[in-house]
Amino acid sequence: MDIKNQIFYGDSADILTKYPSNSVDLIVTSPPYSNRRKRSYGGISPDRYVEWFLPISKELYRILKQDGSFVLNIKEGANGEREIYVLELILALRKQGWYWTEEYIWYKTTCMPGKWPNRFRDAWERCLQFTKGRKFRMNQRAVKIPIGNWAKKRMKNLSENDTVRTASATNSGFGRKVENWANKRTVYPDNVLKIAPVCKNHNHSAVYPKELPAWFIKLFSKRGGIVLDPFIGSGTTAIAAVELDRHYSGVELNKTYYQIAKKNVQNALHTKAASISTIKAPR
Amino acid sequence: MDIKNQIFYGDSADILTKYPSNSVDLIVTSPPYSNRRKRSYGGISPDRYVEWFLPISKELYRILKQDGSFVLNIKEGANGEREIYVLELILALRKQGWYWTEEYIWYKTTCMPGKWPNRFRDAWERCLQFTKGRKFRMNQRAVKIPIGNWAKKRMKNLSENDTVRTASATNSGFGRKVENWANKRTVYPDNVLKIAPVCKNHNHSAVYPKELPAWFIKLFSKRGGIVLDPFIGSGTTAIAAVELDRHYSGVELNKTYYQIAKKNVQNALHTKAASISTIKAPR
DNA sequence: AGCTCTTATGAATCATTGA
DNA sequence: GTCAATGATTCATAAGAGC
Repeated sequence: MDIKNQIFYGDSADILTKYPSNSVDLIVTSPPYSNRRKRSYGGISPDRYVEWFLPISKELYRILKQDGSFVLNIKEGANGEREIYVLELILALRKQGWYWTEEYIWYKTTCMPGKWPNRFRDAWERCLQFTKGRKFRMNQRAVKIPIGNWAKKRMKNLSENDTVRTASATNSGFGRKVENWANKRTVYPDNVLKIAPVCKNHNHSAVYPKELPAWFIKLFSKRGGIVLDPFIGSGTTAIAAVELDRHYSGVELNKTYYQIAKKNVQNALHTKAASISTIKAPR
Repeated sequence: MDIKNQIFYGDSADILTKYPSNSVDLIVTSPPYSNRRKRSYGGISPDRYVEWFLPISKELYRILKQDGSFVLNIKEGANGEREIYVLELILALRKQGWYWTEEYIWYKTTCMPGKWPNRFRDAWERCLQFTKGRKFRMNQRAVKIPIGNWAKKRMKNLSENDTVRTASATNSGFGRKVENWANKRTVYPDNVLKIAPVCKNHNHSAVYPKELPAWFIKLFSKRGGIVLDPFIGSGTTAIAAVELDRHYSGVELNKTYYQIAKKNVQNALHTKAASISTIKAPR
C-alpha cells in the first residue's frame, strides 16, 4: 500500500495493519483522551483505554523505522482525583517493547487562569517520547531558540574568571566557561515546551497548536521523511509536516474530520507550492 | 509523643510509628530519589524503591488529618530511558488508600548543565499531591499572583518571539516583595510552578528552594497548623513553615543533616522573633 | 532608580571499562 | 550475559554589587 501523503478514512486498528513495516520516520499524535470528545469518538472509558490502545501501538511499533520516535501527546483528566490510565499505558507500552525515552512537558502559556475548588487550571500536558532503542535520530540544532536578553549585557566584557573553567562551588563536578558563549545567538532548549494553545478552532474538538508537532518533526525527522499521525483529526500534524518539507500520512475515524483534514492539507500544499514558485520566479 | 516543633534523628519507618494519628495538617517532602545521594543515604535501587516507601507512606496516611495533603516532590532519572519507579509508586500509593489528587509541575527555570545526543536538559520535577479523600483544605487566595507587567510581557512575547520564552521567575509570584503588589490586580496561578532551584545552602546535597514548600504550605495549611517533613534534610520545609507561622515537625536519618537542620531552624526562629519584636517596637 | 558589570549556582547523563 | 564503578563531558541564567 502506498502510504505517502495519504489520509485514510477508517479505524487505525484496521488501517495500520496494511502499512508496510519500517516505513515511517516519526509518529506524532494526540489520540482521543479517555471520556472526552464523547460526541465525536464515542469516548473510550478509562479502564478500557489501555486495551484499546495496545493493538494500535503494536502496529505502530512495526511500522516505525528503527531510528524513529513515537511522540504521544496526552493528559489524563480529573474527577476528584487524576485518572491513572496514562501511567498504566506507559507501563504497558514498555512491556510491548517500546523504550520510554523521555517525557516532555507542553506548558500551555497563554490561557488566562481559571479555577475550581480543588485545583487550579491545568496548564500542562504530557508529550511522551517512545523509541525502539537507545539510539534514534535527534537533530537538536533544528530547535535552537534565541538566547535570552541577559546575554547582550553579559557578553560585553568578559572577566578574568570567564576565560577559565571555573569549578562549581558545591563540587557538583560542573564548571562553566563563559568565553565559549561569545558570539552565541541561539541556545538549546530544555524539555519544557512553552507553546500557546489554540483556543478558537471549531472544526475539531481537540486541536493542538501546529507548533507542537512542528517542534517534534524538526527534532526527530529529516526532510523528505514520512510523519504519521494515526489520529489525524483536522490534519494539524500533516500541515506541519508539509510546511517542513516532510511527507505526511494519517488515519481518521470520523468522516467529518477526515474531510476537513483532506481540505486543510490541500490548502497547506497549495500555499507551499505558491511560496515555492514565488521564490523561483519572484516576478 | 509531642511532635510539635521537633526534629527527630532516626529512620522515618521507625520514628513515624510513634506519631499520633490525625495529628498533622500537611506533609511536604522531597525524599531521596532512587540511586542518588549514595554517599549520604546509601541510595535505594529503583526496583526496591516502592517497597521501601510504602511502610513510610502507610504511617503518613495514619498521621495526616482528614483534610490534609501529602505533597511529594520527586523526579525519576534517565539511563537511556526514564526510570518507572515513580509511576509504580503512584499506583501503589493509590492501592494504599491515597487519592492522587493532582500533579503539579515544578518548572526549574535554570536547570542543571549538560548536553547529550539523545535528550535535552531536564527542567522539571513532579510535585504529586495526595489526599485522603475528595475534600481537603485549599486556600487558593493565599497564592494569588499579580497581573500587570507580567501579563503585558506575555502578550508582547507572544507577538514578537513566538512565545519561546517565559516571564522570569521574579515575575511569577514566588519572590517576597508582596508589598510591591499594592494596586495590582491578582489572579490565581495554574498548576505549573516556575521557581529557580537556587538556594544558598551549601550544607546539603539536594536542597530544594524554600519557595517550593512555602507555596504548598500557604496553599494547603493554615496558620498554627503542623507541617511534617519525614525526610527533612537541612530543614528547608521547617524553615518555610516557621516563616509562615506554622509549626514544623520532621525526621532525618543522616546525623550531620540532622544537626544542620536543627541549627538552621533555630536561626529561622530567631530571625522570626527579631522581626516580630521589631514590628512591635519599631524604635 | 536604573544601568552596568561581577559572581554564583544547580537531585546530570552516557559510554566505557572491569568484575 | 548483567551489574557496578569510573571517567568524560557539559548551560543558561539569576541576583547582587557598585556606580
